[in-house]
Amino acid sequence: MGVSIKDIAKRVGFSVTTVSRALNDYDDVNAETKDLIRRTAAEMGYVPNSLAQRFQKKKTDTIGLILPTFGPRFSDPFFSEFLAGIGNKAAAQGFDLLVSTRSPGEEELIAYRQMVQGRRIDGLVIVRTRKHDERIEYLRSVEFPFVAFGRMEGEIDFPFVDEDGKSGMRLVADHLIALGHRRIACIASPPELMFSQFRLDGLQSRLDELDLSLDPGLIRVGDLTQRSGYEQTLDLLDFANPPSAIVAFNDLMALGAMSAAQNRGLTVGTDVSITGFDNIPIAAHSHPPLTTVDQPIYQIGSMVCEMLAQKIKGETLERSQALLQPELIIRESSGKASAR
Amino acid sequence: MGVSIKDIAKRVGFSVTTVSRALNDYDDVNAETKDLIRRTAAEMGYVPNSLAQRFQKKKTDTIGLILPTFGPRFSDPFFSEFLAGIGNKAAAQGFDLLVSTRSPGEEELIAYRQMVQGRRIDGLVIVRTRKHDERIEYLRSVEFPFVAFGRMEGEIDFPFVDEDGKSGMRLVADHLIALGHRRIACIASPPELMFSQFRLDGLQSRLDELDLSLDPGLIRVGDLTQRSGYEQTLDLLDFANPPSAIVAFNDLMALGAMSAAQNRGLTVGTDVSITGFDNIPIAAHSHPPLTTVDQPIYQIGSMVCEMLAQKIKGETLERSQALLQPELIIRESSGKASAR
DNA sequence: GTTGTAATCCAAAACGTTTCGGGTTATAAT
DNA sequence: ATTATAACCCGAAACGTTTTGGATTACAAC
Repeated sequence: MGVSIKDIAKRVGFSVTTVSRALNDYDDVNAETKDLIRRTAAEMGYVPNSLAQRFQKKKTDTIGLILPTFGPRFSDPFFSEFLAGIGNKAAAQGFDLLVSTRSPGEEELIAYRQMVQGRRIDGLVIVRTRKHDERIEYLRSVEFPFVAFGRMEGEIDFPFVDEDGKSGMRLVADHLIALGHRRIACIASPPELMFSQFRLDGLQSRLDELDLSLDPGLIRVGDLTQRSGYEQTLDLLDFANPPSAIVAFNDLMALGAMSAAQNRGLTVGTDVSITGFDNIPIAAHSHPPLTTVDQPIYQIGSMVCEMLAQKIKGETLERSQALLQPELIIRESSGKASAR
Repeated sequence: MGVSIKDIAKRVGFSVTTVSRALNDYDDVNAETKDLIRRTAAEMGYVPNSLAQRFQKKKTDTIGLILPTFGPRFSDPFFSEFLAGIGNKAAAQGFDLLVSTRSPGEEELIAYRQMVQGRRIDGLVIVRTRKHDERIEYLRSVEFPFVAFGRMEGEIDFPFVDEDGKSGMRLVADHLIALGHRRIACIASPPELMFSQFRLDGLQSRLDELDLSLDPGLIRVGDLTQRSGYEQTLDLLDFANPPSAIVAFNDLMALGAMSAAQNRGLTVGTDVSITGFDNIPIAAHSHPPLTTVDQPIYQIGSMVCEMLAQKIKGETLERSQALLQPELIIRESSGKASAR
């Protein structure tokens, strides 16, 4: 059915070798011949069979991405933006993007193994590094190229892009303190995620420095969904002595927190201040607009993909570990502490 | 590096043919031999080279999905949930998922062609059918298997899953009218999208039936983002005689509309009613919770993928066109019309 | 002793491409 | 007239798997 190189060879009267070399722009082919072959190929509607090419070259020109999902109703704007960043860069670099969705655990590692050992991809993107990250252990053990969004602590050395969550949270702490807040709660993210550590550390260290240590009772843990932000906030507001500010570890939870506060009749930004982290597009158009730490997710996806492409091509990375400095976006969800 | 079938053959002293047939569970291989071969394969850590397999079988066991993105900051919870639905089902059926992101237009069709003609995939998922849909025309012209999320009008026949947007909007209309609303505005979606047509038709037809025809000046068009919902709503509220209810064609725009109304000092649900469409998870936890039409996006993704898998395997679809009936989720963003 | 049949096995081809290791011819240099 | 060089071309192998079309053996039935 499809036109093959052999068909072209027959038509133009040259060998398949020459046709192949012409199409791949080798310089040991006469210019006229090259022209003829290319024209003929175009005429005949030739498209290389990538299956055959990949098999021959032992390269898939494909990178993999396995999104960690919690539960079936997975709906995180964070990931769709990250995906777009990777996807567009991958396309620009001539790579396909193979995507899988798995919840962390046994199954997840199987998916990694399938992709890697089945030689389906040339490299992998890892998102949301974890404290004890089997994925990274595995990939390192088989020496498979990968780049992570997120760091790990300690000596383990691998290429990554990350944002400095500690600094980010210190900015948040400073901001809230400057507004007069003293009783500050936080809705943290699951502690096994590396970024949770950094963000918590940032918040705590800054408060400690100012002798305002974080009340352990005011540290809640959510699962990064809006729902959990909502529920944790209701809990926090039920305290006899509720916090005047709530620091959520991502925007989705912050949005949930705002709804909860509003449903309790509070005005966000005056009665209670709420901050997020990520600066997803929705944050700018919430009511009130959300004070948050910007994380250039699209750009990070793009960087990760570019680094991975370089690794795959065997180029040495000029900079294999990028730590971006965060920026605090002050909007209206945070305001002066009220004397309630 | 990798263990091949040839290595196993050498080790066990059988031919590659027999090894291949043993591993593929053919019944013309002695049970003991089969056992031996399989044990040896496992011992040696054999994993079939999928590149070679695919090349040989002329099948990729991969389905493609090209997400239409508008602009780089693409962040739509709708798509991440749809992706999860497809991804999980694909994995269950043994298919890989190849994802690309392109904005509609010239480039987009090139991406389709690359996937199809480069034989990178066995089938395609199409999202958000359009009035004049080149993608579908192309795929039909080359007889490539695909299943769409969304219908088209007229005689064109292809497999799809869709929700009955017309009925959905009629439910919304009924609901608002029952609440006493007479001056109803809408923030529609781009008219080239098929679902825009159905939804607008539903709204208009129901209002017409009740002699409450939709004022053309109250029909705005957004681009499905929160931002556009926000902006269109500000415009609408500036009218001398503003609407008492605003029907947004998706949840994201509805959320933007709520922010706009709130920033104008209005209470959503009493001063002005706002409805959405999709029922993305965020909608349940917004403030106030959003009245919307439920669309089981995850399940639709799953169905689409399953149908496509059947098509690829050459099975005949028992039902190749599914039109789901919508359900109205009444929450607090809609309430009695006030006499402002 | 022939024939039939079932149970095992295998050599070789095939898939479409790239690449290796040349070969041939024409022209320039000696 | 020989040799060197450059320009152009090609046959055949290779990649790892599946499949085609038998081959061989053992045993039962006649």
